[in-house]
Amino acid sequence: MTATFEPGPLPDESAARTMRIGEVAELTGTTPRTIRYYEEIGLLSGGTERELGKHRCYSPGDVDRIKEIVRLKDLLGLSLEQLSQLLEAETARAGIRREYRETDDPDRQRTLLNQSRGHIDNQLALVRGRIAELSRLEAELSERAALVQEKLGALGE
Amino acid sequence: MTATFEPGPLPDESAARTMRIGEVAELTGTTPRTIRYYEEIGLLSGGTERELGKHRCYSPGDVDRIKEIVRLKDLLGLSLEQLSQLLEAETARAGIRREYRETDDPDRQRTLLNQSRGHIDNQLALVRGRIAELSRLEAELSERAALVQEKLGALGE
DNA sequence: TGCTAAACTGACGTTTACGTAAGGAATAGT
DNA sequence: ACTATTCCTTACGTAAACGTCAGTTTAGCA
Repeated sequence: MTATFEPGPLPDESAARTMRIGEVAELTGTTPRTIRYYEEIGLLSGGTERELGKHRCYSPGDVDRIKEIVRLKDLLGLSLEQLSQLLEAETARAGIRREYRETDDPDRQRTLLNQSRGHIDNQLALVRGRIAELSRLEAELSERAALVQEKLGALGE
Repeated sequence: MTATFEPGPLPDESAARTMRIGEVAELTGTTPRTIRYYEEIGLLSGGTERELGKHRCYSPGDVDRIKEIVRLKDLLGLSLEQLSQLLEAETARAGIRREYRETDDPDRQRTLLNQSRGHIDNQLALVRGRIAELSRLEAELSERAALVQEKLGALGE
């Protein structure tokens, strides 16, 4: 199972070693069922087009995407529907990157990059908002801890 | 908001105006059903002892507790079971506070205060851990944003 | 005391996010 | 070509966290 990167003619990141669902599940800490489910509800593109009944195959990029999904889900506690909203962003990214590489039109490139930035900014806003809320909570807890500590000091003299 | 340790019999805070479930639900942004459910699974004490069939009644402190539950649930994305673990802490606090006010034994007081601090520290650890994870995520997103921005700069110039 | 709004207790329904089992193909190794 | 995995689809099952009746009962008030 050597993951030898063949020195292909293209320095293309998409020289994707192709994996099957079981491997992807392990790499992402999920299960095949979960991955199929995510595809079912439109969170995953279903990989490349695939004739019904044939095995799904995934790229390392897909693995990253799934990892990101799990991470955002866990950290932000979003529902998968909210996530697919937010990741309409990421969903577009694969396509955007491909098109970005394949176009020479600077205007088009600019447009694509701006989209990308917008998506990232969305995520950033969410994450920062959450951090802010948690920081407020932390401050309150700290204060309470300090109060208790103070009383302990007064007691213990 | 937090009914802090007030050793003295202050008139207002201990004058626990008693509310019924509907009012509490509105104040906490929940529903009566939710409150009953929380009681059902042991997250809420069920208020004071109550003869079956009679109306539940709540104190402002109960309102605070429910608010805290909702907040922790939303911010940390914990299950109610995990919450009741964590809030075994808070659950104890009411009793602890009462006993704290009613005892004169400094040793006992110290013990109670230490318990309180332990509970708060538990919550703090959780919150801080979550903040750390989110901060890592924020850093990664920022970096990505910067990369895109850089490319935009190279293009636009 | 009588009335009405709000609460009470079951008990079944619902959504989300998968788990699990069944029966049949596809793919890799020999 | 044969075989053992791994995967496929379909479909029903499940746990958590409530929502939603339905049929009573309680509590505040006129």
